[in-house]
Amino acid sequence: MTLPSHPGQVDTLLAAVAARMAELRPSEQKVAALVLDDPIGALDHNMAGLADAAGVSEPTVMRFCSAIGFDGFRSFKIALAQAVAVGLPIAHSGLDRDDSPAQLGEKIFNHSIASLDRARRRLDPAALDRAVDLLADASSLVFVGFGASGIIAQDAQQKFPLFGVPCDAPADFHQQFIAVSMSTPRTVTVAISHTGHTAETVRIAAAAREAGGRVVTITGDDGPLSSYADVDIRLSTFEDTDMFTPTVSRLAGLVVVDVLATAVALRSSEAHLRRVRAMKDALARMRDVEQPPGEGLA
Amino acid sequence: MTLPSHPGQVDTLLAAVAARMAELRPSEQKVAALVLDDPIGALDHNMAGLADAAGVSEPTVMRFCSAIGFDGFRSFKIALAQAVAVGLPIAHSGLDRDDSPAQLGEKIFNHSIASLDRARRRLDPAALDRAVDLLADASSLVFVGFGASGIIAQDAQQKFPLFGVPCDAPADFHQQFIAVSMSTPRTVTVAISHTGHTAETVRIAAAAREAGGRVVTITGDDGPLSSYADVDIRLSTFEDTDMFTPTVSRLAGLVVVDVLATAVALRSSEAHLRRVRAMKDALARMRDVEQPPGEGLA
DNA sequence: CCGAACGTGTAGGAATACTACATATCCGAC
DNA sequence: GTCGGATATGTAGTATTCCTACACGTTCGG
Repeated sequence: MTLPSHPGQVDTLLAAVAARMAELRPSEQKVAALVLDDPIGALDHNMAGLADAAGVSEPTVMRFCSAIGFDGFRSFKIALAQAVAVGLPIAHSGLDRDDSPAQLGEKIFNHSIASLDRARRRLDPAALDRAVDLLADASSLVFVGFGASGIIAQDAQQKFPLFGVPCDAPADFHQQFIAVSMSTPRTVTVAISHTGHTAETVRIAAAAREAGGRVVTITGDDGPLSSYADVDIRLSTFEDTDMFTPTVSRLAGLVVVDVLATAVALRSSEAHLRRVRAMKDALARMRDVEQPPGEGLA
Repeated sequence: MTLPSHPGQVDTLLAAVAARMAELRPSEQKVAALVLDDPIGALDHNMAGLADAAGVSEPTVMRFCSAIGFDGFRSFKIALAQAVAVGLPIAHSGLDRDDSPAQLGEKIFNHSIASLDRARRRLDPAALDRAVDLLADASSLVFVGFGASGIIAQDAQQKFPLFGVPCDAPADFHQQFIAVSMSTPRTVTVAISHTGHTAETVRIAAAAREAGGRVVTITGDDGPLSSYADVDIRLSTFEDTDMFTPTVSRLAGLVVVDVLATAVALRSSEAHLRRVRAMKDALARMRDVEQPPGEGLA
């Protein structure tokens, strides 16, 4: 992962600022408060303007930048620009009951993007590597998950042609149990649980191991599920701070499945890839109302 | 939508640069090429450095910035910083057969984020408004879609408690037809198709209208589906340039469903929201292996 | 081959970021 | 209570970076 990363940048810039708020000098805190309160507005200011808006002097702004780990105002400003570009997580701008749908859209999109951004930064390349090794060598795959994680499993199953081996995602707990209990050493079960605690998912992973299969887990937090994993892919998204905050973890999960499927596909034979391509073309023709040559029926 | 937007910024900055490439002067093109080739590296340079790297003089860099619509090097640089922060769409950095899984992860995450970013910018607030009005007034909901769009429908159904009314998402075409054919004027069918051409989805939308129900469509492109819509939510993501490029449209679709569900939920009664909250708490306790008080069973 | 228009670099000036230093303020100790 | 030290903050000056006016090619039509 080669994103520009700055010293002291815990995760997002604003989180870093908030975290160091306490150890800042009073005047620097004024600057920090201003930045946290209106990061986008802060972008419009140069050093003098920001100093003025915060009611402090320019060197104080400078010291603020150093304090949170940048080597100058310039680099701080581009980091700030990047932070607001990916979007402010809802933690920084809560949902409000009288937000318009458009405002909600803005906030939720921002939150989703920020969440994916976080997952991207925290993703462990080595785990990804090992997972792909396992999957590419598998003779069959089983994806399991409940709730939002079940959606990810469903999605993975749709990518079956890319994986190139039989690929199942039973929704029913019993059928999941049956499927993983028939595991061979080359059966890989991908168990997905955002919490890492979901009881049923844990039991499925345990059963898969017991039957001699391999297990890849996709989790958001430490939990019992990880202990059954040959490879644990950890997705660090945001906490569900309030009940309205949508479950953004599934987005990162879906992207990880994309990555796994694509990586495995790129390892398969040219012949296989040709068949996939032919299938995709045929599917597009079959699906659409408007056929390229004739008239559509709509 | 209040994102910082700059003149001439077609969509992403790099797209704008590429688009204007032709009308640039030769020396300016050298700068453009450098920026397109290694945007992240370009960020490390100041004006002099970039001029040097491109083998031109500083004013040329300056003129380049003006030519693509910025009022100076500074504002160009923060725009560039933002462009690379959301991630470079795969169009700018194709998938390669010998990319490592980690590299693929980086690229696919970038592509997904860039895609959501694009959807965010292009989203029509008015359409969102009208869709929420319809949904909030509905007595029952039906979500339909096939393939990746089917995943979105499944996901929407999971948000049933937020919508507060019966909420169905049949996977089977016939059952979809049955469901929408029973539409009343307060039944809202949400028909999802990335292409906007999917024959079955179009027929379902038509049947819903015919039965007197309302129809919200979520589409990526112009197509017959939109013509059956009371409200059409248009999601502008990226084309599927090559067969490996994962279908990123579903991500934007999922987020839109989040927005709709959240917006509708925020309009419902306090009593209803209390019940949802209680349900969520109970679900969390039920689901997890490790109960807060006692010992877990894992 | 001449002249004009365009493209490009040179050099100097304005704005902005950064730093050394001095003053004010706060706190503990005597 | 006041004195000393340390810390916090602003003032003023310096260096860097960006921007602009101008002049020198270079190319093309006549």
